[in-house]
Amino acid sequence: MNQRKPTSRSTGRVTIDDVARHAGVSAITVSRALREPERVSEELRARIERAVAELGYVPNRAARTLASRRSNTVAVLVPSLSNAVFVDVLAGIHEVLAPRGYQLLIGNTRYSEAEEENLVLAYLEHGPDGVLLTGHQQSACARARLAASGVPTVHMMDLAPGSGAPSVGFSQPEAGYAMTRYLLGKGYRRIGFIAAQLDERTLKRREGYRRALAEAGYAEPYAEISVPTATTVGLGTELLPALLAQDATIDAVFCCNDDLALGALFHCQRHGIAVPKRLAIAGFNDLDFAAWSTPALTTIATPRHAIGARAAQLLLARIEGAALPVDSLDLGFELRARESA
Amino acid sequence: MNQRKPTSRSTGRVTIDDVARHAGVSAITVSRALREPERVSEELRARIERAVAELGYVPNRAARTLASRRSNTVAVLVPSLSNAVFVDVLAGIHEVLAPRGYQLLIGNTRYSEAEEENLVLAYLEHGPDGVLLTGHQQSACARARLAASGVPTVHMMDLAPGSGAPSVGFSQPEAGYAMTRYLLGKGYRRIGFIAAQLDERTLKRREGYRRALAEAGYAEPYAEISVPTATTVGLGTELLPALLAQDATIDAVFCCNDDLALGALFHCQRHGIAVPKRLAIAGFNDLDFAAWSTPALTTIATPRHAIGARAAQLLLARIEGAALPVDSLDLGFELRARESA
DNA sequence: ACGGCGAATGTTAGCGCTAACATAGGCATG
DNA sequence: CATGCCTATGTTAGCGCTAACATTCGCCGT
Repeated sequence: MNQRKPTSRSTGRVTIDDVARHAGVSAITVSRALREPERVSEELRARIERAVAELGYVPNRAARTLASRRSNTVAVLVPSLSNAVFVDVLAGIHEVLAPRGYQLLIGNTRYSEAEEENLVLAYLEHGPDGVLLTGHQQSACARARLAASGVPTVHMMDLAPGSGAPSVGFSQPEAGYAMTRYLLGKGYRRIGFIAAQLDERTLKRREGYRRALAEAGYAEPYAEISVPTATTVGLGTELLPALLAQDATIDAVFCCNDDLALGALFHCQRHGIAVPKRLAIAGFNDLDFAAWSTPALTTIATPRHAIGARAAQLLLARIEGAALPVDSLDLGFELRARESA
Repeated sequence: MNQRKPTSRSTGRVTIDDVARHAGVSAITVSRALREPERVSEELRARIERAVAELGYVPNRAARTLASRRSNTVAVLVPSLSNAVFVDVLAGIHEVLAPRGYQLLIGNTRYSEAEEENLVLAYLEHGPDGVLLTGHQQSACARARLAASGVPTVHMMDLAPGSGAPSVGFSQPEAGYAMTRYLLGKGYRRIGFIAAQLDERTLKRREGYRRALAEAGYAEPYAEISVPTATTVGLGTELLPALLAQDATIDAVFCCNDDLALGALFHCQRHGIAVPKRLAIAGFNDLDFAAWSTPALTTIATPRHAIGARAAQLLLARIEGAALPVDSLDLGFELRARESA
């Protein structure tokens, strides 16, 4: 007889015991057949697989996680999904982690430290094997919890050498600096700056912009507009005229991202402002459309996909307990000189 | 003495028993203080909260799920995150489900039935309380598993009245039809169609386009280009010239989405094709940039956010066991007549 | 023929939490 | 003042699975 246990479980769901009984083996053999098939004889494996199929058995992840003390899960926190940048980062992460059997817990912090904290607390309940964070501005509480949990963590996008926090990204200030230097080198004399969202990355880019201008001998105030609202193309169409109203002499504008730049470009097209002749426009990120707009957008290409992939690899190494020397992995950026500047 | 159990658990992690011992109460009281604070006296609650804070206790979700047979989780499957449409849908879902304490399991099927099937299998292991799917083209296996699991399911984006599958969305063919009719009404005589990705929604829009042309007395072949590759702005800049090469007489082009339309617009700008004078361009979705391009894009506004929100509400109702009459919720669409057509 | 060894399978004992029932004590009721 | 009831808390028994430690059996060398 196949009956090993008196009856099936009270719950309606098919459990591993049901499968075991059906196949005439013990539960642990089913468990092994599912997770490490090579450890079970061919004959039993076939019988078990048939039983699984016949009963429509679906393993219970909660039970598995609880018993094995391993969730096979990695939590990823990004500030936005509307921003293509982070979607690319996620794709890179997925590419590395999915084949290794990790499931992603994707959390959208909406650029809010408080939401991020909530997500950290919530995801820590899953006992993730690792956590991937965007940037370095976590709340003290989130930081403390993460540290206390002992879960390996890697930060993405920005660098923070010497902080002890392993990170993969590129230098945001350097990128802002590089673009401003490029514009100066091109002969533009009055370079404006448009920023939205004002997250840490944007602020760092602005820092680079300011440093470049200061080094070039320009005195403050610079022609800047920074608003904390979310970035959209529409906002770009508003911010550029606002900047021009504030200072009609600017001959170039550095937008903290491509969406704003596209909005600015649309504004120019509509109002007959020649780009780059009368006004040069520079963006940031090199999104899909940047290469195709008319004129094509001069921008900074950021290694988003690679950041995700390398961060995931680093995390994997930490999960597997590697002793890790390197703490900040700089993936650099590339200035794409195109038509708009 | 506070010692109720001989020792703490073998694992390093702080458990509910540790908290209970620390606070001098039983584990179930801690459990209640955490989940239904009003059921615990103020004094104990305070003591327990202090213990939780002092020990840095983080509940174990796997154990909770296993014991309560409730995951408080909803799985959402979308075909893409690069497509702003689905990101908006997700936002709508989040808005409804987050306040109700549900955690989202976001899965990206990458427009692949096979990947979708994998995700369904994987997410079913979590014992989700509900599942939100995009479209109606699930694999037979995925469909069977979902049905067998008994988990409430709601489909988003398309309608499928009479299919028995509850869905929230709008009629894709009608939308394609409406835009084509509009263009015909505007006096355009030779209307082309550009499509990429060729997922079910795109194909249905094309269906509507064809029906409108057929009704208007046009005979096939129509001026169509459909490619299965992923939609990008760059692709739009390629497909439009390809279409024009195929048939130079077209005076309007209906792009199956706004990204393609933007690419088409960029192509026209670059090559001095007057829009809409020489060539009208219509898009689909009314993404952020559509209202701001120059000329502004005529397109179909789709209720993405509302679809997510309403689908989540419907799912909630089903999770709570409501007997549900309505099976297809049509949220409609709106044609935004702007400058490009 | 025998001990020993490795491969295949099984038994036991939880993982950390909560449902369900049990209990203790306070309070109003007639 | 006994009764019943309600509130606050506790006890017990799993949820479904797997780690760790048996056990069994065949096969090897000597």
